[in-house]
Amino acid sequence: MPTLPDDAFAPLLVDLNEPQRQAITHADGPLLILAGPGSGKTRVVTRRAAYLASTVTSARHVLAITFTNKAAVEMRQRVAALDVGPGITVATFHALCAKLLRIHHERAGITRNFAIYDRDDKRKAIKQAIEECGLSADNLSPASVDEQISLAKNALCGAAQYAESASDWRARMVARVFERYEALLTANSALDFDDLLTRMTLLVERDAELRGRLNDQYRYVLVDEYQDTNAAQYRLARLLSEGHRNLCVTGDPDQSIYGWRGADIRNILDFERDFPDAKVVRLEQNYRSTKQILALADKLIQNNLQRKHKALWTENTSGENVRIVELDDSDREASWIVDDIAKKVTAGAKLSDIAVFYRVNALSRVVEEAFFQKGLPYQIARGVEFYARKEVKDVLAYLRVLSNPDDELSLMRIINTPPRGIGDTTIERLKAEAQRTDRRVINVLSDKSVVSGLGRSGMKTRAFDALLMELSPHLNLSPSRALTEIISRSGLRAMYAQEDRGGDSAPVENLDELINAAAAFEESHPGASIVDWLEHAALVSDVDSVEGEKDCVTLMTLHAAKGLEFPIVYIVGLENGLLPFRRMQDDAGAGYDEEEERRLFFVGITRARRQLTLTRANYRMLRGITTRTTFSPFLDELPPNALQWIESERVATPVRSSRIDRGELPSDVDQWSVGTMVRHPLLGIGQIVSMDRGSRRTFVDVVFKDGSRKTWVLEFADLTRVEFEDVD
DNA sequence: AATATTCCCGTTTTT
DNA sequence: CGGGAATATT
Repeated sequence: MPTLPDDAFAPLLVDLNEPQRQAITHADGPLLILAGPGSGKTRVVTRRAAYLASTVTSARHVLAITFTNKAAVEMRQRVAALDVGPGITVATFHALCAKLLRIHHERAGITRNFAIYDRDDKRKAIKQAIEECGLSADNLSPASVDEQISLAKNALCGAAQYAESASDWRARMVARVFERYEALLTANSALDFDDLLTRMTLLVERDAELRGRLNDQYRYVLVDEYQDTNAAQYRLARLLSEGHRNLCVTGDPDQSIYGWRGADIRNILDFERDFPDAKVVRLEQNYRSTKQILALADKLIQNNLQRKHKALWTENTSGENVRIVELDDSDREASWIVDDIAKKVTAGAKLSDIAVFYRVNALSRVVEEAFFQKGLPYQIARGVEFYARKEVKDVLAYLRVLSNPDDELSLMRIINTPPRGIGDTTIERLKAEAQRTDRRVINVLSDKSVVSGLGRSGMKTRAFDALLMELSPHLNLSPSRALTEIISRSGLRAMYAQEDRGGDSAPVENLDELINAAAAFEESHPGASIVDWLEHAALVSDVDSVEGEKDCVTLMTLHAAKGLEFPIVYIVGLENGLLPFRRMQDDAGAGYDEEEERRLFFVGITRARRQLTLTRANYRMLRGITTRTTFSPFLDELPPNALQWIESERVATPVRSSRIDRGELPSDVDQWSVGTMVRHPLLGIGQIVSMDRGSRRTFVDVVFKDGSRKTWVLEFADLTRVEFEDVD
C-alpha cells in the first residue's frame, strides 16, 4: 500500500478512534470489523469505501453489499458526500444478483425479462403447485411450504436434493410441491427472491470464467451486517473475493436476529477460521447511549455463549436509571406509556425522539389505541407495503405480462381485472386448450380458431387480446408514460375511481403515487426500461417509509428497530413467553432460540440514547384471552442497581370526551382553517399553520407559543377551537 | 359480480 | 379479539 501523508485524505481520517482508523485504512486481505451498537460502524464503512476508492484503487473496483435498500441508499449518499467521484457499486444482495442475472441471463439459463415474484406471487404459485400435486391446502399450507422451500433454497438446496433428503411423509409431500413449484417458475420465466441469490451463487460457482471477470471487476468487496448472511450469501461473498481475498465484513454477532430466516450466525463467528490471516478490528466504544443503558445491555448479552466477547464502553454520561414499570394489564400499560410520553412532551421532548418497541405486531393495537385516546400522533414503521397493494399489483401485472408473456400468474390476475366477462369457465377452457396443445394461455388467446369456439365469451376473450395488443407498444415508452397510458386504457383507473367511494384506502391516489414513483425513478435512472422499473418495484418496497422526520412517536417491532436509534425508548411486554417469545404447545419448542431472543432484547435496549423504560403487564390479553403473566427471565439478568422499579400506580383510565372516542371531527370543523387558534389541555394555546383534509383523516399542524410545532390527527386530537377574542 | 357469512388462525419478515 | 380468506347467498 502506498504511504501517503495523512493529510492527503484528512477528511476521511478525521474524528476517529484508533480501531476505526485501522478499519478504514486496512487495504489488502480479509478484514473482520466487529462493531458494537452505536460504535460508528456506518461512518467507518462509508469512509473505508471512500478511502479505498480514492487511494488504494479506483471507485469502480469497490463493491459494497448491504441487506436493505435503506442501508444501500444511506451508504451511497454518505460516500458521495465524501467527494469520491461516483462509481462505487453499492447494492443489496438481491439487487446485485438481479442485475447480474439480467446481464448474464444466457449463462444463467433464463430469459432476459424474467419476472421477480414477491411473497404474494410466490404463495399463489405454491398454492397452485399444491393443487396440481393433488394435495389439499388443508394439510399443507402454502405458508409453511413457502417457509420450508425458502429455508432450503437459502441453504443452497434445490428441489431434487430436498427430495432425496426427505425422510418423513410430510417432507416428501413438500418435496413434490417444491418440484412442481420450480417447474411453475420456469414456465412463467420467473424467479423468487431466494432464486436471485441462489441462481447467481450457483452460476458464479460453476462458471470460472465469469467468476474471474467479477473478481477482476470488484477487487474490494465489503459486506455489511455479515451476521445476517445465509448460506447462499456467505458462499457468494466468498466467491466474489476468491481471486483477491479482499473481503471486508462488518457486523455484530450479538445483533444476529434473523436465524429463523436462514441467517447463520456462524458465518461471522467463524470468519477467522475461514480466513486465518484475517485482520480483526473491534469497535467497542459506544457513542450512542448512557453508561447505564450500555451496562445493562452488556450485562444481558454476557449470558449468551454463542458470541465473541466485546468490551462495550462509553465516555457518555451515566444518565438516568433504566425504569421498569409494572402495570395491571395491557390497557394500563399502554396508557401509562402514553401519559408518560405526554409528560415528556410538555417538558419539551420532541415526539420524533420517542419510540415504542414490542416483540409481536399484535401488541401494537393496544398501544395505538392509547395514542388515539390521547390525541398524540404516532406512526407504525411497518406500513402496508405500497407495492403489495391490490391496485398497485394490478398495474404491475399488466406491465409484467407485456414484458414477459410467459408470466401466466400475472396474466390470470389481469384477465378479468377490471371485470370484462371472462369468468372461471372460460379461463378453465383456455387453460385446458393451452395444456392440450402445449402452449401458454396468452398464445391461445390470440388463436382465432380456439376463440371462435367459445361462443359469447369468445368475444370478450378477443377483446382482451386486442387490449393487450393495443397496450404492448407502450412498453417502449418511459416507465411513467407507460404506466399512465396503461392505467387509463386498461380501465383500471375507471374501475378504482368507481370503487373509491369513501373506502378506507384511496386506490386512485395510490395509482397516481405509483406514476410519481416511476417518474422519480426515471430521473435517477435515465433511460431506464420497463423491466428495470419492474425490478426496482420488486426489490425496493419502501417508497412510503422514505418520508423523512415526522413529528410523531414511532411504534415498531424489535426486529424493525435494528439499525435505528432514539433518545427515548420504551419496550413493552417484558413477560415470560413474550419477550423470550415462545410458541405455545409447539412440538418440543422447535425453532425456539433463547440466545436469539436475548440478542433481540439487546438490540432493543441499545437503540436508546438517553432514557430506557421497560414495561410489563400482570394480565395480558392476547388473541382474545387474558392470561396472568410472569416476569421475563431476562429481567433477572439485568444489574439490579441500574434499575428503577416503578410500582403500578393506578392510573384511572380517563373518561374522554366522546368525540375523540368515536374518532370524529369537531362539530364546528367548518370554522377550522389555517390561522385558527386552538387549545390543547397540556400544551395550551396554539395556532393552526396547516390543515390537510384527506379522504380519511384530517391532519393539522399547530404551532404553540413556545415555538414548538406538533402534528395531530384532528379526529383524535384533544384540541378545541378558541375564539380569537379569548386570547389575550 | 357484488355482498353477506362463516370460519380459521394467530412470531419476528432486510429482499 | 379481529382480519382475511374461503364460502354462501342474492
